Amino acid sequence: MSVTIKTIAKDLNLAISTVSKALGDSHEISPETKKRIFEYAKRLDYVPNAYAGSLKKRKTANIAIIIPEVADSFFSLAINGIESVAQKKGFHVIVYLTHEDQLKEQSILHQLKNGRVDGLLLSVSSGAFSNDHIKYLLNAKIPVVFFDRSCDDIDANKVLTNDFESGYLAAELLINKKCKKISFLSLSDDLSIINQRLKGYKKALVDHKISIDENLIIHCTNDEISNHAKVSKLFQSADKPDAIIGSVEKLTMLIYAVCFDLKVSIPRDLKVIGFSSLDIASFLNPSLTTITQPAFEIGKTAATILFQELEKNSSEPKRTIIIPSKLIERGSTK
Amino acid sequence: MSVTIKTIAKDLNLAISTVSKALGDSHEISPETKKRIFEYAKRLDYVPNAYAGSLKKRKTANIAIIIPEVADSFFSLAINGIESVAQKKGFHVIVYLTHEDQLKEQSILHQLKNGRVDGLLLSVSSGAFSNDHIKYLLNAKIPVVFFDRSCDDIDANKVLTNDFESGYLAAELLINKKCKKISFLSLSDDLSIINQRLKGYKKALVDHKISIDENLIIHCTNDEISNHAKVSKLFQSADKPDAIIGSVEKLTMLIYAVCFDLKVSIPRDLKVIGFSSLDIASFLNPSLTTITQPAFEIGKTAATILFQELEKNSSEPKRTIIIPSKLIERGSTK
DNA sequence: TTTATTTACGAAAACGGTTTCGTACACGTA
DNA sequence: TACGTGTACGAAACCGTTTTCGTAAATAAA
Repeated sequence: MSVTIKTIAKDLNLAISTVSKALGDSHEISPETKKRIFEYAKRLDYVPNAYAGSLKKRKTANIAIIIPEVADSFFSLAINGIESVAQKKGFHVIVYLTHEDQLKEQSILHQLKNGRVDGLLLSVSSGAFSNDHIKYLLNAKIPVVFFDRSCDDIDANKVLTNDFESGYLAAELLINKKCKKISFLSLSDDLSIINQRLKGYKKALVDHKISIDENLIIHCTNDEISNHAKVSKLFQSADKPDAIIGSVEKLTMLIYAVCFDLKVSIPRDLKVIGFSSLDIASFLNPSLTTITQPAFEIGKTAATILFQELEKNSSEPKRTIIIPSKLIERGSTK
Repeated sequence: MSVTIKTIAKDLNLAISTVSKALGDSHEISPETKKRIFEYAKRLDYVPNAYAGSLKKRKTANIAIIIPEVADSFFSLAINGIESVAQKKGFHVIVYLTHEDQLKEQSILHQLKNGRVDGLLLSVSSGAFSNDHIKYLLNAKIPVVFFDRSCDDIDANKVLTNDFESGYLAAELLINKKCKKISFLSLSDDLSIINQRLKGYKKALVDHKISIDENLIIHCTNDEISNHAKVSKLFQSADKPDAIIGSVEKLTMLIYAVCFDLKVSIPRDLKVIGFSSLDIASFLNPSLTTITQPAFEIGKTAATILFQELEKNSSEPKRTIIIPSKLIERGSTK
């Protein structure tokens, strides 16, 4: 079969423990013996079994990323950031997609309880369930770092962006463009980032003496067809907005799709701002004004914090790091 | 610490083996004992250690995806397809990014030799190295399924798309639009998919009695800045093309970027076709004519084949499955 | 009634490592 | 000479499972 530490021990007439120690560069083993072992191991191309040691050491060198979806510029860039750190540290990244399904999220987290990974990076899915499954993992002493989408009521490390402020700035830009009826496409009322963005939006309206019209706040779900219907209906209603904010990338693209179908002209009839990290936003028709999240950096920072926690097991106070987004004005709000 | 099979055995006054068998629903254990064990395990919320069993069983329930990058619609959709199958099968997906770096790819594959994963899905990176590191894994009896980017000289399961034909159709469409100087942006000469696409392109030119101008075939690399320079230079040269094919998504977006910078008007001055699975191709300015690969389905199929190989260890003859791409005509070739 | 067979469980080895502990030997020291 | 000390290695326990094998009791077959 495959070459193990036992193969080496037998072939070199040494004890298993000697080989193990030598490969771990222990001082207990003489330089000459070490050399013999290293060279022989190299000759046989010995690679230690990935998980044998993990039993005793309780380390797998695996971390998990749990995200709603991957076909979204924010998350794919965040994965890039995370992976860049993990690769340096020699860690392996297991990716889980929840597809915004809390039950799936629960079941995934449940499986991670017993040693599959050393820690995890979590961007929670939308949906109105409880957070027990997350607290449960924290109880099991598995380090969790939230990124982008977190749970307010859980004390853990978090890497977020300035959602409230971004919502505010987005609305304010539209207000400055003389828009009077600014719609907001929300994904889920239970997601703190969406709520923060929404609160920022509302605050901007209030500050500028524009009354908040709940009919302009559209509560989308994970059902694309029904979202499309809702937005179409809005655009055809008497309450037709003159501007709209997409709180996540998918919804922003939905706006473009509906405008295309209904021949609504952006930005003439409707100004659009989207939360998105799409690098090709400027090639869209029209180019899209975005709140661009620092996706790569959020991922990178979250991973860095996770590794810090993995290295020093002293449980330090939890941190929340905010990395600001940028408002980039383009054609859709001109 | 965490609850193990041993905890249960001790608490219920049973042997460890009895508990293990019961949890595995073995016929050796009486229904009553099983019930006791199941209920107690449930009460303690027992989750088996992920890797303890893997030692003996030589199964980890992990598979690896090795891809050049994730911020590309093809790969992120392929991940979706793979993940959808893996989740059903109860498998966990470790994602590795090579960033088109063969050395990285080699090092990743090397680590996978000893039991970290049960099998892998591979889309090779570009670069002119050897394939020894892949053969090496196959020798170690680790199932490998290539998807999208494969190695011609390795006998393994492959899930590909009709690259040659797609290259042909792309070029032919441009020829039919009366284009005379059709450029082709190649990523790497060592990548079979790119070569196939390029061959299809050349065949179409030959069939339509257009001479092949090697100056119009631009060999890009992984260096974005130098790619940008090369394409800019092409557009400003005397050899300026009237049409161009981007052989991968990133290069297609590069075309848009350069056109924007140089104020080249698409499709008036230059018609563009890109290989891409971007679902927002129709929202680009102008909307992009694409060769759309069935990314999700390729991923899904590749995963399905991998699991088939994992289930029946009989080594059946290797298959190559071709799932055709679609040419979708949009504004950039009008 | 005796002998095979089945049932239901336990003991122990094994998977591939790490780690603790024991010990033989060569030293330096009192 | 007797004693501690350090060096270099081996034996064995252990991590949490699975699996093989052994066996006592119950049941079926002769």
